[in-house]
Amino acid sequence: MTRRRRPTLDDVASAVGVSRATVSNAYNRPDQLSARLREQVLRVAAELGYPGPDPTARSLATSRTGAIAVLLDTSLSMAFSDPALYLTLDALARVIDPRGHALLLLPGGAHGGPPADRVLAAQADIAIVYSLPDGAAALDAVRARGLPLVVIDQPLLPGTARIGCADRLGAALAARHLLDLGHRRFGIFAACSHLTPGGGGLTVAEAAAAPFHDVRERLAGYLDELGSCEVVVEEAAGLSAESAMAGAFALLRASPRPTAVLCMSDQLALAVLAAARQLGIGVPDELSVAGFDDSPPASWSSPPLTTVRQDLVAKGRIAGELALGLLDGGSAASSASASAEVPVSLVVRGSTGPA
Amino acid sequence: MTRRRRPTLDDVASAVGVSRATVSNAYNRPDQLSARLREQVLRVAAELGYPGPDPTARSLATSRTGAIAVLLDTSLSMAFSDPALYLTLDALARVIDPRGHALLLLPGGAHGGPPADRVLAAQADIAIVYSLPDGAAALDAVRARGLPLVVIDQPLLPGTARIGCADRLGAALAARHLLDLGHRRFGIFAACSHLTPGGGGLTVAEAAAAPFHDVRERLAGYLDELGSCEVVVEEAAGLSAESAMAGAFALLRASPRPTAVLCMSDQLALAVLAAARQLGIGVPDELSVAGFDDSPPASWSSPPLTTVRQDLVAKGRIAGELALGLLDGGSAASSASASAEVPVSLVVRGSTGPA
DNA sequence: CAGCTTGACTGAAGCGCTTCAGAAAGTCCA
DNA sequence: TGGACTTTCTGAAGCGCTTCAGTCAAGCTG
Repeated sequence: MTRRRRPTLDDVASAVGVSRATVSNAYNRPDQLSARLREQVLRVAAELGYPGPDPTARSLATSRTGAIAVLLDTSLSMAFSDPALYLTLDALARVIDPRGHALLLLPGGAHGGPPADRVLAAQADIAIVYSLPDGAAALDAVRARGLPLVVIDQPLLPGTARIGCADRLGAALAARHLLDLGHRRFGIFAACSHLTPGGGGLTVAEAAAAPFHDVRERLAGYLDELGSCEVVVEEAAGLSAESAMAGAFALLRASPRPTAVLCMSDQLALAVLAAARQLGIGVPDELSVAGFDDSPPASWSSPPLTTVRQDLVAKGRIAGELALGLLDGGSAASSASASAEVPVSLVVRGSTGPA
Repeated sequence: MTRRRRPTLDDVASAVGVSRATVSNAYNRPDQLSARLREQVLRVAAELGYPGPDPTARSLATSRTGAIAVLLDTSLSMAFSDPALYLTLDALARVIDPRGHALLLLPGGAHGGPPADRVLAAQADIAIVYSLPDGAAALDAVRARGLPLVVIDQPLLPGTARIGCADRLGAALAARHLLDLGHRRFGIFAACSHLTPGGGGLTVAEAAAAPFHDVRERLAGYLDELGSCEVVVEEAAGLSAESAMAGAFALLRASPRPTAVLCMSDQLALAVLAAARQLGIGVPDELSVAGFDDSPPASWSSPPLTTVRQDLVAKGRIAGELALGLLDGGSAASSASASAEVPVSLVVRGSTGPA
């Protein structure tokens, strides 16, 4: 049997014997018709199996899709294995969901961020980008479409809203803490930033040229404090747990070995902890390790991680509010640029100690 | 300055001096016009700042949105803190992405699955549901819309495609393994299934009435094997790590304490491991623990987890292929039901030992 | 009762695009 | 040279809905 064509609003209208506008109003503006008629319309609709206005047609007519595109740097599993991301996104979703928006996920391809054509074809009212490398093609596509944009942890672009955290300050806090404990030989462990496809040791200059805003800022924060200390910078080769482990081993096998490692995320710090355990290096006796984010796993490790806390939930919430603001304000708000930052604080736990 | 109205396909057409259809063909059917004209069209489009066909309008005309709705049982952070989910979803995304589809995330509300109105308003060509409780409102909404449906780890509904795993067999393998090791006093640890809002101990009958297919199946698999052994069933109060810990403690404080705990997921098993460590119970000497899924963290714990392996990547991939099949086959395929299962196997690691 | 207001409903113009049946203009071969 | 194709492009009919300016009748006021 060929399934009969899905009923449309017109079908309901003629079945009830009213105009199409009336049926539309029954769904969207109950105050525009009498309660009695509205009930009748809804009843007939149910009998006909009409599931309500078609979302796509409605979007075309209203020029609102009800979706927020989330542009990710990486594949979903890479992205979501990082608690910092999903906590932020969850908080974001909680803000936009009551307003009828869903999240459309655009995972990244090989070159940082989703391909431009995916962005151009995405049905969304607004884009949210999370730590894409500078100059990602996806950003141009967003601009070309004239989509409002909220950036998280990225440089502020003209005409967009931004939420970040005080990366530099946070990094400086961690560095200062370790300096105060007497450390003078440091390792800095950075996430993969596509600079050195193989990962590995970096000069400070190379690291400072990373295409990721947060990497640059955190690095600057560390270096601001460390002044004349001995510093080696290591970059993970990839985003996987394996790459992190490999980088951690490289860092711990350097000679002379750093007495303290500053990590740009908790994930990396946990990898250093695991590597240290495997190498029989005592933490915090022989090695101090500090993370960044204060994601939940940071407090579960042994020893629990000293880390820079940023309020990820607030970050997601604010991102959501900025997005809704841009949507409501329309072009008015979108021509202004807004930038906000969540505060950071140092959380001292067991992974750091005197040199 | 008020930003000039975004250019449309018509604007490009009249700027070039061709018909609207020609411009459309320039984007969608390059073989329908001469290369020279096509280039000219594209050039003028670029000059005008035309970003290509509007996704919504295109969707209305083609009745394809290019999005796949993923209906989740819970909030994003709950959902994505489970590696089993994001690994599956990532594999799914890798299949559908090359075909131009993105994922639209519909997080769950309080009553299992997203609210019906979100589903009715979602712009998607097909729905994929992941372990929703039976009878979730979202499922009715999917049906009302006539959306094709792929279910993962759920009972097969008429007219849909399904991918699951051999839950029952896998559970039986784990139970048999522990029986063979001489265990006779068992705990079974189930995820929260909204049955007992407070979590806690369950009778076997209560547990068997869980609204989640996988819970029922795994339970049946355990019980099939355990026959006349002593069995206590504990259900976590919620989906958070804290709830899991609380349930684990309850299980380990029972007296007499089970000598072996069968967990319905690795997450739960890891919680039991952590609780055991805190209580000073040696694993595997005093307690054996088995998980389910073989997600990556299972091999990272100490001791590493004995667990039932299912190929999550294959599951996601197959789900994606089923979805694409339904989309291509249209009503033909969607009137048939297809069900597939990924195989399971027992992975014995260090968390289980003789009674 | 004329004049005004209010509530209930409708007509029709879009929203921006795809697509299909042609028309116009070549091209090819006998 | 003429019929049969091809290639290239166009006109117009949708896709299913929202929305705005009305129309019409009923109710109210003085």
